[in-house]
Amino acid sequence: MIMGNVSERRRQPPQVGVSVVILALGPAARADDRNDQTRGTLWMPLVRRVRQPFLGQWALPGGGLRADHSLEQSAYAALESTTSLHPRYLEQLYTFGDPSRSHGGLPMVSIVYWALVGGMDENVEFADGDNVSWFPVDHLPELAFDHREIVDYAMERLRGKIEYPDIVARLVGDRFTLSQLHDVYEAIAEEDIDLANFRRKMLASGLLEDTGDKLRVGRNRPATVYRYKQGTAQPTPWNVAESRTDFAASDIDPQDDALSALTTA
Amino acid sequence: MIMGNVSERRRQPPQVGVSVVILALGPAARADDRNDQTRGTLWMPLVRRVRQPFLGQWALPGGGLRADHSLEQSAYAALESTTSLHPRYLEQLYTFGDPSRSHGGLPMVSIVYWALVGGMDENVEFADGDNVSWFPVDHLPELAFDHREIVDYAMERLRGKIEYPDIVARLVGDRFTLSQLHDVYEAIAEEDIDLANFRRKMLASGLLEDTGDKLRVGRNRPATVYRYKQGTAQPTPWNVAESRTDFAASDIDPQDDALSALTTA
DNA sequence: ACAAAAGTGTTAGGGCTACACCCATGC
DNA sequence: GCATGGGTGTAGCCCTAACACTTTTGT
Repeated sequence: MIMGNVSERRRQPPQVGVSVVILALGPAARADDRNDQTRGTLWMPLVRRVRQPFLGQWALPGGGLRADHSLEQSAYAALESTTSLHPRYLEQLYTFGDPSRSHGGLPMVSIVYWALVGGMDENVEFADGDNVSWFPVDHLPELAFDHREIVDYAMERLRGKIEYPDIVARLVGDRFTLSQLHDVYEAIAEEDIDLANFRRKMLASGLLEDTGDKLRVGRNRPATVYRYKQGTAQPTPWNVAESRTDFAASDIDPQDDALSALTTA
Repeated sequence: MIMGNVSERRRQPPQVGVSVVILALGPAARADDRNDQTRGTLWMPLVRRVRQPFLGQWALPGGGLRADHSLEQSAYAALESTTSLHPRYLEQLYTFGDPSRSHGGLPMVSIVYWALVGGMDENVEFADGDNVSWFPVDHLPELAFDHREIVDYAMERLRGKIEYPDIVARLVGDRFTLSQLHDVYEAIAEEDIDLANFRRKMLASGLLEDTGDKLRVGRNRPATVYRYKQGTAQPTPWNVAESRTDFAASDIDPQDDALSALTTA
């Protein structure tokens, strides 16, 4: 721990950390929410702070940055420490470093990542752990530091990226009906999307593949189950982090990538 | 959030720095380029390294990060140290932090910014300073570290953002003809754009304003001079994230903008 | 038969592209 | 007049929104 008075602290090189905004598609908001729509919503896990400042408040999962780890690896480690789910997508979001955000603590630079994990259709429990709890993104508690702004920014980015099909592919399961996919889009966009047109657009994109299976949800007509075609994920500059074909970590050393080994599980 | 094990050497926190990719619209590439097109190109300044590693090679302008400065302020300082031009746009690009990129030096995290400065139509000289020189982006020398990939990434992002009109507004001068604006778009996109359609699209966007003036370039029909309407610059997600504290806010509000006051010189 | 969700057809409009065409100016 | 760049018109294409419609299932 670095000690010293305030002016000494200000001259210190800033501490560097990684935080992660983790998103998963889940059921519609809780029962105590009088909103009766059936549309699914996005959920995210938060951790309760166990020290000052902001002791007891909820915050984004995060951790320190080890000099011998890539940024992605550090982000992955932070993710793993809060949830057992494996990320389908991991991308650098933004780096925050204003002096004001440390609120009297040490000056801090946070490299924020953005992760998508599998959701409800795999009946994975959103297990609330020791100091971890899941919240619907539209009903978050008060957050520590400037984490609220960070979350808002992450959601903006997600909506901006909805057009990239591989992003959505990470939120849904491997196999899904068009209605389910449609629900995901609506959950992200937070607006109604014509199902008929959506269906055509998706099928016309040539990215989907009929699995041959059918899925009957209620007592209604069964829906055909699709999957994304292999190799669909185009390496946009963004999914760099995952695709490994891109420059972020890639060009430098695609070989020793612990992440990809872990995520293929 | 920071929990490094200080005793272990490899776990020491990395050094944090800021680098800047500075772009300006300039004349077509040099005479020794047998490419005879008249289309303007983008230029950027590089600094020659005066210490190891990569001593003598060209590198992106950069500097350390002071704990009492915002990231933008640090980027701005790095920019100022290499060129007297003032940025019309400054945006965070990406943060690089892989252990391998230091090439034997200290572990280094670089927060890279992206700056656009005014160009040729203001007959600003691309003054080559002591250890500073301007290069066309498509004819860069060998760069130190992984800076080449950083530049490539910056160019990708620029092309991806060409649709945001305020980005282009920062590259052209305050006043311009549609042909000049068209040239900028072609320089960025590196492909031909139908001038007739471009004109209509621009005018239809409602972002341009007729200044009433005309400009005659050769002996031809004079072209009407436009400017971007005030308040056109929509807060992209990026400078939103920034706008809370720092001078980047001035980027958004052209009114009390110290920068624009300086650039009109 | 009926309800509910899956899935199809159809039409109108907007935007974009390609390219033909007119306008103003200096020589 | 004629060359040159400024500026306009227009027809076709494709994509999309809107919404009516048919199909398949369980009850």
